[in-house]
Amino acid sequence: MMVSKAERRRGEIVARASEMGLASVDDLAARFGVTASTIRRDLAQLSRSGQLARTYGGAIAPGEHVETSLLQREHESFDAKAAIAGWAAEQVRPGESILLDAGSTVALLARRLPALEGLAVTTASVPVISLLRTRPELALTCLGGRLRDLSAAFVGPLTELALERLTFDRLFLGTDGVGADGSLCEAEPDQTRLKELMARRSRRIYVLAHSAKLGHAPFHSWARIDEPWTLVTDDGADPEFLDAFRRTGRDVVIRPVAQRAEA
Amino acid sequence: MMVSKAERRRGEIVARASEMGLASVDDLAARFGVTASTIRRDLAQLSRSGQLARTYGGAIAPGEHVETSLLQREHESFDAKAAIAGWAAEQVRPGESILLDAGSTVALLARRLPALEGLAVTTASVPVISLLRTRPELALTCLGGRLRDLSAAFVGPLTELALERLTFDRLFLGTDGVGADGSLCEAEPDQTRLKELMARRSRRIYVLAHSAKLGHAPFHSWARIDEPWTLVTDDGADPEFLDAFRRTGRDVVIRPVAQRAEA
DNA sequence: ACGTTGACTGCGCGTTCTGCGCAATACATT
DNA sequence: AATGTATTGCGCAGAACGCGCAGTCAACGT
Repeated sequence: MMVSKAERRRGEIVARASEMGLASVDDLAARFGVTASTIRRDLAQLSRSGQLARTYGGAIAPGEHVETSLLQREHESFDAKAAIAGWAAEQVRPGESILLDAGSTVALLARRLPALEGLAVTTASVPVISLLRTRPELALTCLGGRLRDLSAAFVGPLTELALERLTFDRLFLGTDGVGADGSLCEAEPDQTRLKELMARRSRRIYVLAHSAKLGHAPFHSWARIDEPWTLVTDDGADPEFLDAFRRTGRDVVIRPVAQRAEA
Repeated sequence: MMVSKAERRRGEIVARASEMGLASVDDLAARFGVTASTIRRDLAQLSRSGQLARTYGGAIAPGEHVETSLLQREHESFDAKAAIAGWAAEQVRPGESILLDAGSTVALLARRLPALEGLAVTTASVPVISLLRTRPELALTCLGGRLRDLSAAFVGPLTELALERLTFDRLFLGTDGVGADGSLCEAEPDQTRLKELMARRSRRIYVLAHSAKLGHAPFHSWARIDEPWTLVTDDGADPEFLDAFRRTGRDVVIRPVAQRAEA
């Protein structure tokens, strides 16, 4: 397996940038004996693959969550998600034990989680762990499991095994789609199974889903949660959907979106 | 104490940038109803105070301090650790299932792990998870547990619960100190218990400890591993210690340190 | 009440950096 | 040796940048 000169250079650029935190285009150009154009092309490629973040005149090592959020284009409906996450964060009380599912909206909730006395947080989401690991005031627990890289969360028998040893005051679920009948759409059966199990172990259940997810079914696995749960969404929600959904007897919380995002 | 409009805006910029990872100048300008110049000035100030990192056309959240401190720890005796980790990485074969402990040397091994067919990696270390989560060719499993923030790894009953459901071809342990009698020094009993359990679930066991750790006892909890294991260290190891250690019947692998260690 | 002061903002300027197309070159394969 | 692909250097138009200047706003002291 041959590595081209360019690949080796890119590797060294990454190493250099992560080591000293910053690398300038001109420095790198001089160091490797190539023109700035070549370095810029390298930086563009490395930035596309998330290994580096581009700056004006150079590059820096990205923060942990930058890679994911930058790469996955999860800025979509950011305002709606932030509004929903904000409301969810307000529900948590000191001393509680809460369970955080995977997903970008729930990750936002994790970030906005207030510093409460004796709060215990459990999750199977890697981004949530990265986000909360530096918060000394809360007790962080990870359900283990096999990594499902698409959702950056752990699933499988090990996850369920851990879950069966715990219960929670509040559960915050993410989802890929909500049906008008109150079912949750997921990419794989593993996830639906896990969500149902999580629900059984929790006293209060919230599903965080911005309005674009309501009535949306991108996949074909469905979780049915018979325990009462509250849908938290934004004010862009379709009234017809909400009518139908409310007839299932479940609560709905609607948060106004702060600003208009798109032009 | 009145906060000026500008200060509030800068605060929101920081919140926005850290939450979505990235914020563009034009977006921010439109959102706050000011010109790009003003946003640029804000960004310049926030970047000067270290709250933000400037990019071309916007700003991103800065790299985590935790990351740097971890890197600094990795820089101590870096060459020795790298040599040890390099040898350890060569031991792994395709199709194997390996278990990685916490610690900076083992994290280095994770970084250097070759791309092998069908490799399964299990760990309870957060840095290792962060390092390996983007490697699609390997199956990553996390033992859950309660986060022990000092070592950035999971410990406790949940960890042991998961461990009891798994076995491994190779186990790579880190440690805070190695006794001449072959015991391992750790900060807390939780960790010694976990290491002993890991050892019982693994066919081949390696302890990665650079020479400064040999005969060193910074704490007062000791793990006793009766299964045969191999000590991997560097050529700065004290001959007397090695003689005594070898008399316990255990193997030793000594790696030459590539470069002069410290100036 | 009024003028002063300081902070903040918008605008225009020249400069720097960037992205892209094109042609030349280096490298690997046949 | 020939061929095809990847990589590179260069030039140019456009975007983003920092900076200085002038106008605006609010707070403060006299």
